[in-house]
Amino acid sequence: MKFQDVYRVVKLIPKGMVMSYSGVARQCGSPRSARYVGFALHALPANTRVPWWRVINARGRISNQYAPDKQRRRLEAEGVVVNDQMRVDMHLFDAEAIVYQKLKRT
DNA sequence: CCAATGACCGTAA
DNA sequence: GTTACGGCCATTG
Repeated sequence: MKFQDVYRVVKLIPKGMVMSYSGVARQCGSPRSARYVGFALHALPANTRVPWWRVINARGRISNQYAPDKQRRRLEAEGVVVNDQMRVDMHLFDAEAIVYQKLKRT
Protein backbone atom coordinates (compact mmCIF):
# COMPACT_ATOMS: atom_id res chain seq x y z
CA MET A 1 0.00 0.00 0.00
CA LYS A 2 1.45 3.31 -1.11
CA PHE A 3 0.31 6.89 -1.51
CA GLN A 4 -0.80 6.15 -5.07
CA ASP A 5 -2.99 3.26 -3.92
CA VAL A 6 -4.75 5.61 -1.54
CA TYR A 7 -5.26 8.24 -4.23
CA ARG A 8 -6.57 5.66 -6.71
CA VAL A 9 -9.27 4.54 -4.29
CA VAL A 10 -10.20 8.04 -3.15
CA LYS A 11 -10.74 9.06 -6.76
CA LEU A 12 -13.40 6.35 -7.05
CA ILE A 13 -15.61 7.90 -4.37
CA PRO A 14 -18.63 9.34 -6.20
CA LYS A 15 -19.58 12.98 -5.85
CA GLY A 16 -21.98 13.49 -2.97
CA MET A 17 -20.70 10.52 -0.98
CA VAL A 18 -18.02 9.90 1.62
CA MET A 19 -15.76 7.12 2.87
CA SER A 20 -13.91 6.51 6.11
CA TYR A 21 -10.14 6.34 6.43
CA SER A 22 -10.45 2.72 7.45
CA GLY A 23 -12.75 2.04 4.49
CA VAL A 24 -10.15 3.41 2.11
CA ALA A 25 -7.51 1.30 3.83
CA ARG A 26 -9.70 -1.81 3.44
CA GLN A 27 -10.22 -1.21 -0.27
CA CYS A 28 -6.48 -0.76 -0.65
CA GLY A 29 -6.07 -4.26 0.75
CA SER A 30 -4.50 -3.08 4.00
CA PRO A 31 -7.28 -2.93 6.59
CA ARG A 32 -5.11 -1.80 9.48
CA SER A 33 -3.61 1.20 7.75
CA ALA A 34 -6.29 3.78 8.40
CA ARG A 35 -3.82 6.04 10.07
CA TYR A 36 -1.59 5.95 7.08
CA VAL A 37 -4.44 7.05 4.80
CA GLY A 38 -4.56 10.33 6.69
CA PHE A 39 -0.84 10.66 6.24
CA ALA A 40 -1.23 10.20 2.49
CA LEU A 41 -3.99 12.79 2.22
CA HIS A 42 -2.00 15.26 4.25
CA ALA A 43 0.77 15.00 1.68
CA LEU A 44 -1.49 16.13 -1.19
CA PRO A 45 -0.75 19.44 -2.91
CA ALA A 46 -3.37 22.20 -2.76
CA ASN A 47 -4.22 21.95 -6.45
CA THR A 48 -4.81 18.20 -6.50
CA ARG A 49 -7.80 16.65 -8.22
CA VAL A 50 -7.95 13.86 -5.65
CA PRO A 51 -11.24 14.44 -3.76
CA TRP A 52 -9.68 14.31 -0.28
CA TRP A 53 -12.70 16.05 1.27
CA ARG A 54 -14.79 12.91 0.80
CA VAL A 55 -12.71 11.04 3.38
CA ILE A 56 -13.80 11.35 7.02
CA ASN A 57 -13.37 9.17 10.10
CA ALA A 58 -15.27 5.98 10.84
CA ARG A 59 -17.67 7.73 13.21
CA GLY A 60 -18.78 10.08 10.45
CA ARG A 61 -16.86 13.02 11.78
CA ILE A 62 -14.62 15.46 9.92
CA SER A 63 -11.27 14.99 11.61
CA ASN A 64 -9.17 17.13 9.35
CA GLN A 65 -7.55 19.73 11.57
CA TYR A 66 -6.01 21.73 8.79
CA ALA A 67 -9.01 22.84 6.69
CA PRO A 68 -12.21 21.57 8.32
CA ASP A 69 -14.32 24.45 7.08
CA LYS A 70 -13.15 24.03 3.51
CA GLN A 71 -13.89 20.32 3.74
CA ARG A 72 -17.34 20.99 5.12
CA ARG A 73 -18.18 23.52 2.42
CA ARG A 74 -17.05 21.19 -0.34
CA LEU A 75 -19.12 18.33 1.05
CA GLU A 76 -22.22 20.47 1.44
CA ALA A 77 -21.73 21.81 -2.09
CA GLU A 78 -22.11 18.21 -3.26
CA GLY A 79 -25.23 17.59 -1.21
CA VAL A 80 -23.69 15.79 1.76
CA VAL A 81 -25.45 16.79 4.98
CA VAL A 82 -23.04 17.85 7.71
CA ASN A 83 -24.61 18.60 11.09
CA ASP A 84 -23.53 21.18 13.65
CA GLN A 85 -21.10 18.76 15.24
CA MET A 86 -19.26 18.25 11.96
CA ARG A 87 -20.89 14.86 11.56
CA VAL A 88 -22.20 12.99 8.54
CA ASP A 89 -24.64 10.06 8.62
CA MET A 90 -22.49 7.21 7.35
CA HIS A 91 -25.52 5.00 6.80
CA LEU A 92 -26.71 7.40 4.13
CA PHE A 93 -23.50 8.61 2.52
CA ASP A 94 -20.93 5.81 2.82
CA ALA A 95 -19.52 4.95 -0.60
CA GLU A 96 -17.43 1.94 0.39
CA ALA A 97 -19.79 -0.62 -1.15
CA ILE A 98 -19.86 1.30 -4.41
CA VAL A 99 -16.10 1.65 -4.53
CA TYR A 100 -15.79 -2.02 -3.76
CA GLN A 101 -17.98 -2.86 -6.77
CA LYS A 102 -15.96 -0.56 -8.99
CA LEU A 103 -12.71 -2.24 -8.00
CA LYS A 104 -14.21 -5.70 -8.34
CA ARG A 105 -15.19 -4.94 -11.93
CA THR A 106 -11.54 -4.56 -12.94
C1' DC B 1 19.57 1.54 8.61
C1' DC B 2 16.53 3.04 12.56
C1' DA B 3 13.34 5.81 15.07
C1' DA B 4 9.70 8.98 14.98
C1' DT B 5 5.58 10.45 12.96
C1' DG B 6 0.54 10.86 11.86
C1' DA B 7 -6.36 14.29 8.59
C1' DC B 8 -7.09 6.75 12.57
C1' DC B 9 -9.57 2.47 14.64
C1' DG B 10 -11.27 -1.08 17.62
C1' DT B 11 -11.81 -2.55 22.08
C1' DA B 12 -12.47 -2.02 26.93
C1' DA B 13 -14.11 0.11 31.16
C1' DG C 1 -22.69 8.71 25.65
C1' DT C 2 -17.25 9.27 27.39
C1' DT C 3 -11.88 8.57 27.80
C1' DA C 4 -7.65 5.63 27.30
C1' DC C 5 -4.59 2.76 25.09
C1' DG C 6 -2.16 -0.29 21.90
C1' DG C 7 -1.64 -1.40 17.19
C1' DC C 8 -0.92 0.01 12.68
C1' DC C 9 2.74 0.90 8.55
C1' DA C 10 4.76 3.82 4.55
C1' DT C 11 7.39 7.81 4.64
C1' DT C 12 10.79 10.93 6.30
C1' DG C 13 14.98 12.70 8.39
